[in-house]
Amino acid sequence: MSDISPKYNPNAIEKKWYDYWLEQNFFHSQVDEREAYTIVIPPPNVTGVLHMGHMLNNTIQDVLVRRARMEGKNACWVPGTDHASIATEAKVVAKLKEEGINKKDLTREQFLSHAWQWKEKHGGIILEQLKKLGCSCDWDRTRFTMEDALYESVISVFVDLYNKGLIYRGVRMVNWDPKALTALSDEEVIFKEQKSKLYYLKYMVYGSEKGEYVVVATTRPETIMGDTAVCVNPTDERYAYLRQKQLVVPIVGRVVDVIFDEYVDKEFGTGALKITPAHDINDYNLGLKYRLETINIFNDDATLNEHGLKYAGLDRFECRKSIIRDLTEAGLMEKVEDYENKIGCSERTEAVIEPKLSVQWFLKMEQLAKPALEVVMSDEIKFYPSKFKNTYKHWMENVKDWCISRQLWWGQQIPAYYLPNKEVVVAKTKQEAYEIAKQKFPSVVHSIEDLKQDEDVLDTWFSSWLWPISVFDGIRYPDNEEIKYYYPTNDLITAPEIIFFWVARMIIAGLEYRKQIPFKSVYFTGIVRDKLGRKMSKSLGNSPDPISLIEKYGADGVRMGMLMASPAGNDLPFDESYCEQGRNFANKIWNALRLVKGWRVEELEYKTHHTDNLACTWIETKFNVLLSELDDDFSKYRLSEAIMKIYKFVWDDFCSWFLEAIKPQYEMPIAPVTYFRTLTLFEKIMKVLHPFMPFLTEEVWHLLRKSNDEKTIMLTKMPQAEKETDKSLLSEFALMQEVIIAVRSVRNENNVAQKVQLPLFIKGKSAQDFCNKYAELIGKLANLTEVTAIFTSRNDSITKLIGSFELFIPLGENIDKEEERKKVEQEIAYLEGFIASVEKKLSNESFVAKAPQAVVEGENKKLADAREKIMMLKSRLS
RNA sequence: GGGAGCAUAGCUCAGCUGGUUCAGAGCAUCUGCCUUACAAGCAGAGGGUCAUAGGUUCGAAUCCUAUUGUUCCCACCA
Repeated sequence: MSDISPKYNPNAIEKKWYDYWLEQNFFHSQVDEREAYTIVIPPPNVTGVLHMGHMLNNTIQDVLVRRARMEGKNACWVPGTDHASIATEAKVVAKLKEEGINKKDLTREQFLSHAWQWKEKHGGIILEQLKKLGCSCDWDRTRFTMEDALYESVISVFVDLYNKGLIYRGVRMVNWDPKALTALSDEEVIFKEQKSKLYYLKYMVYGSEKGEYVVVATTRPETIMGDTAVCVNPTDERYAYLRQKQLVVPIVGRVVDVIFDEYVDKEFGTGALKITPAHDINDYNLGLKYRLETINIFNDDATLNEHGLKYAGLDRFECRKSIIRDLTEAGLMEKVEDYENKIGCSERTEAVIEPKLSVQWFLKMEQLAKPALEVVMSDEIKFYPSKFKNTYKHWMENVKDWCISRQLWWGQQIPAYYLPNKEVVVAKTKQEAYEIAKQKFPSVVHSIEDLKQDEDVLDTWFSSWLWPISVFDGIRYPDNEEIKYYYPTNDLITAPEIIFFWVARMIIAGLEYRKQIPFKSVYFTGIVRDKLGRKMSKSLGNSPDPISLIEKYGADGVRMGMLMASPAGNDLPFDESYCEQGRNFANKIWNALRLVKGWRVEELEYKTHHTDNLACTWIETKFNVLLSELDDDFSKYRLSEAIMKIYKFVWDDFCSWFLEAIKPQYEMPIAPVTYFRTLTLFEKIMKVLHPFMPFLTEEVWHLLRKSNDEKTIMLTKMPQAEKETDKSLLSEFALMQEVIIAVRSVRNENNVAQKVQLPLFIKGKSAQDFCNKYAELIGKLANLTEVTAIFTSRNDSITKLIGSFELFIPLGENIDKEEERKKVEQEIAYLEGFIASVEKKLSNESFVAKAPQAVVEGENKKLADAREKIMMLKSRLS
């Protein structure tokens, strides 16, 4: 025992075992005859670092994978990273800028080579961090969304969908990120509440001699350069006079028509709306309807272009300031109001989105979405918690076409080739495209050089949506053994934020390319928040560094801490004290090991066999109950409940009751049979705990028995619950515990030290049997000289009522009789109140008539019990 | 503007198809204890009109309605 430290030191132990697991290749999975259990990791950004959300998410995955593995399944957890097109490109651009290199001065090839260098340098840090957390991923299978096989898969899917007529190219109003200089999908736009102003501008009536004007409210006065109409509601009397009239756009001087459309809300602003078809989606639609001219006033970086008149070259926000000044000076600004509205911002760069007309590639979603909605609504794919079905349904039913092109270089380049005659050919390779082009346009295409590939790349999610298939190469080789074996995967663990980005689209892709769902269950984790309820984020700087947490509390401690506080779908209000609790738990187990390993095992003639057997049988029964509860919790993905149950079992049942019950007296040995049963149970506990705390349990498991010929706990069999439990033993034991607690409590209340031995007398119907069985154990755990059944009350004692027993603890002169009397009287008063309420219930005729028999009987029993207790107490008083 | 969820002890949450698991758990708090596994500990104890108001019912934390507060999702009101 002396060679085991009293404090558990996780750091060295965790490294030792992780290296061992890797070296032994325990995480590796390959196709065999067992049932497969598969999880694909939500691939983190290749250049990202681990944050608290990853910790939670990956801990959950590891728990599920490790448990499945121990249940005898062929568990396969596929790790990998995502190329994260826009985020990574932004980082590379920033880094090049620091070095004085401008992206514009590089060729595509040069830029990509920088990007790959960056990836090689920073990529995969996050995977190394996952190893510190203990994740049992099959590292041999590590994938990257830009590696050749996956790149090819993406391209072939694009070509296929194009050929099916589901991908088209079109001019649309898209969300333009002027910082990243690319289009974004609707999902990548985040709306932020912002305090802004509503400007009321005067539009003079053209040719009016009286100086009539119309006031138009706008939040974006700088867009007047693109105004090509003013719109009012046709039923609006105020503006009826404008029919056949035209208005003059202030400053710009352009004369524009007035159009009349129901779209305009009469109540809002002045009821007159300026129409800028190039820079607002609604205006664009009105523009189409009324065939208005579309004037684009912005460059790609949202500075004003040649249509910006004297403001050309200014940034849009600078321009706004100038134009407000000029309007005010010209007397064309009627008033300015404070206004709150929501502004779309880029998820990645946070730049304010500019609606922009451009040519983009789109995927038609409506037809693809239908079956994907169906499998979730019918619970073929189960969502935990199920409330996310609603969210999913709503999105799927209103799904819009997906803008899949991005004006970036880091990503899969769109396999579309333009011919000199502006025709486009889509094919997997340039060569193939050339062949097709030659066929279709023999007069136009003379050499392969005549083909020019689209400059754009595909949205990152256009590769992530294939992830569960492409990691097994199921796109390129749909009939390969691995995809057939590992797909569909079992559980997907992810954040609700990406339900549309990723979850929905994977389901679509799965059904389209495998005719099968990609996973059976989706577990949505919550958001990790700080104490103040704020989301943990880099920009707020409120996120602890996960690796230092691991160093401080051990990976096991951190894992425990995160799981205890986070039911599926609930946010996790993170606090380091959770990790502390986890660490303390690890230490508790460690010390239980020290205790057990310190015992001398020897067969001796001594009287504790009966008690030992009782305690062992009890804890084994309790453990069996725990096992079936865990099965239930896991089937519902209630991991925090499961870990809490193990925690309580270990701390209270195993350590506080069981080990104390069988602990030999000082310097005394323990019987071999008891020792054996203890070690066996201890091992089983380590097994059920292993998925949660892999390192500690491996270490303890190895130390428990020297002659263990198995190599690792992680490949042992998970203990199975037996169907039968001896319920009467459990309730009897619980009664015994109450007796012990009562004695301890009497000590506490009367300041009698634990060391002082006391006698205990028990009066009651079956007191004699009870004492025969439990006297020794009670004596040991409550430090008593004797535990004896009696038939007449004693008046030299403190008394307690436990179940149908009356306990007498003689404290000699220590008894404060007045105090005792008061307590008894209080209890009588309480019981009398209780009896009154039950009697009232029972005298209610409709209760007796309508309530089920069992409930009425229960009430009657309560009444009888309470009356009996009062009798006892009253006899005490006298 | 539309929709969904939540509201139970100081904190984080259980509480399934209304009734013996019915008011619970962990943490925190308080009171004793450095007792030879563990002070990262041991023993004991105190905390709640189950958001508010109605309703259904013999009976409501649980079902219904409204209100308030709160979180999230969706949506093109300038």
